[in-house]
Amino acid sequence: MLLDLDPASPVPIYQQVVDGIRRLVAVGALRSGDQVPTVRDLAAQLRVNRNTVARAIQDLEAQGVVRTRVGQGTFIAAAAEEAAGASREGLLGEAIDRLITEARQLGVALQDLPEAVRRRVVEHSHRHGKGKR
Amino acid sequence: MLLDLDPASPVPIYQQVVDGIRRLVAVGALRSGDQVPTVRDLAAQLRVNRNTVARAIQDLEAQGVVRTRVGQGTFIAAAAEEAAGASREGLLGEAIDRLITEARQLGVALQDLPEAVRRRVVEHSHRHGKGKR
Amino acid sequence: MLLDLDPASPVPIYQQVVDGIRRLVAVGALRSGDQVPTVRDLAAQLRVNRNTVARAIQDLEAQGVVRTRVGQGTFIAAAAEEAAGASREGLLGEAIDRLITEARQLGVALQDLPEAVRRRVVEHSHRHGKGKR
Amino acid sequence: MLLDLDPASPVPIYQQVVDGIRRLVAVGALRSGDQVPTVRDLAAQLRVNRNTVARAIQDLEAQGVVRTRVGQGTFIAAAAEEAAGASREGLLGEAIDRLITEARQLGVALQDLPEAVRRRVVEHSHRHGKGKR
DNA sequence: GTGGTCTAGACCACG
DNA sequence: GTGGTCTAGACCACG
Repeated sequence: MLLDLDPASPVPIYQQVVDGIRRLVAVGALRSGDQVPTVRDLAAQLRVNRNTVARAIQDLEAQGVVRTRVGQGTFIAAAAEEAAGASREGLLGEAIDRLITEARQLGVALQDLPEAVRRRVVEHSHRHGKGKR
Repeated sequence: MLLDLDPASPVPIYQQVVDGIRRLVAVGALRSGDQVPTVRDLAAQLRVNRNTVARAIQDLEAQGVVRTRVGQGTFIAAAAEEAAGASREGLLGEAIDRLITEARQLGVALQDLPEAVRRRVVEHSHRHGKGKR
Repeated sequence: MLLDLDPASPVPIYQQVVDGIRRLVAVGALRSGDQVPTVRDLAAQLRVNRNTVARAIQDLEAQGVVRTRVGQGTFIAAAAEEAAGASREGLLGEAIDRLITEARQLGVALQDLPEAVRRRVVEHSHRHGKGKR
Repeated sequence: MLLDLDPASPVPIYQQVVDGIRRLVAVGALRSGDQVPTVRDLAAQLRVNRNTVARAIQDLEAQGVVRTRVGQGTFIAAAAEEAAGASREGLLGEAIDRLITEARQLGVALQDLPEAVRRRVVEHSHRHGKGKR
């Protein structure tokens, strides 16, 4: 489970865990039927409170991303990708929507957004290495 | 005061007020020296408790965005734009950065982002009205 | 009336006026029997609200520093210096007491205070000009 | 927590709490990583409302003196000493500066200050107990 | 159990 | 009339 958590973030830990697992599903690192570590183990790995992990798993179950079978453990659900929009496109779409909302509130014309993003991406590339990053 | 609050949001109301006023400064709707509506008026307009508004104003003062003179009222500070970190470009840039971070974590190639944003903007336009929105 | 007021100070304006006048008395710039400008005039000179000046004068009267004679105006009281400890020594003593209180709260040994003050005075002299300032 | 509050002071209670904790950091009584008593405990000890203590802690967080993790408690921040502006010398220096300013305004020669302080300290000692106090 | 938010309402300080 | 403080009390989010 490669989840890097940031305790300093305003996003609550359990939410970071939820987001992280959804992302792993979206990216294909976790697939239908894969077993998710037990709450106990996951808590130990991530060095967070068990309640926190339990809450995250609960949320993921409510979203249909995982399925718990009593006595057997927790598994990535059959339709995990579609469920909860956990596809790469779904998550990216949500992120873009957040940007659009902010732009609207700032009174920025939406048709200018793609160009603004393009410029920013270029800046990032220059700052962090080669152009293709 | 065009501040619309979302009581259902996880973002606390006083924080929404803080963000909203900083945004108004960023957009140029509020300028150095302008008086901010009184706490009582704002509270009435927004239909929230006076204390909640007072808290927001105090935060803005601590951040250097406003300057309050007891008995007189609250005014946009001289150096508000900088203090607000708030040029429109700055806030938009931060929002774009959050998108870029998400894209990275999803393993989406950055050069594909502008196009993805363009498509999403078009969808929004169709959903909410005319193409130019 | 050479009173410089600082609207940005946490000390309320009326208190700054009170302090300023007491200081003028202590320094001998105002003496028993001198007339104090009317509230109206003083407010105009200092560019502050009349209520503010009125409150300051009221306080000074309560402290025995000034004496208002109806229909004639306000005057520095006969025993203004002694009254309200408005002597130079009195005001300086109060200021020293505030320093002593702070030192106590910081757990600084009081016998070390005079030396600490001496060093700081030297620094100030060097910073602001000749040694005698 | 050795914080004594003065309810009669013009300084608001929450501010007294802020000052008190910063002082404890400055004095070294609280160090990086130390847990600050819980809001509820502090409120009980100081016999003030929980909200009042909460406000103080939030101010300290905004100032970077403490770091609070909801559900876990509040801790002295890593860089607390600097953030507190707070080295013992710093706070004492500011207090001395205030005395110097007052002396200047009263036209007292600065080189006479240390001796004036020495005399006052002696008086205090006699008034409150033994000479060494 | 921890801190955070919000309300209602009282009272105060300042101008 | 303006903002600031404080309390009591309810409810919530997090771990």
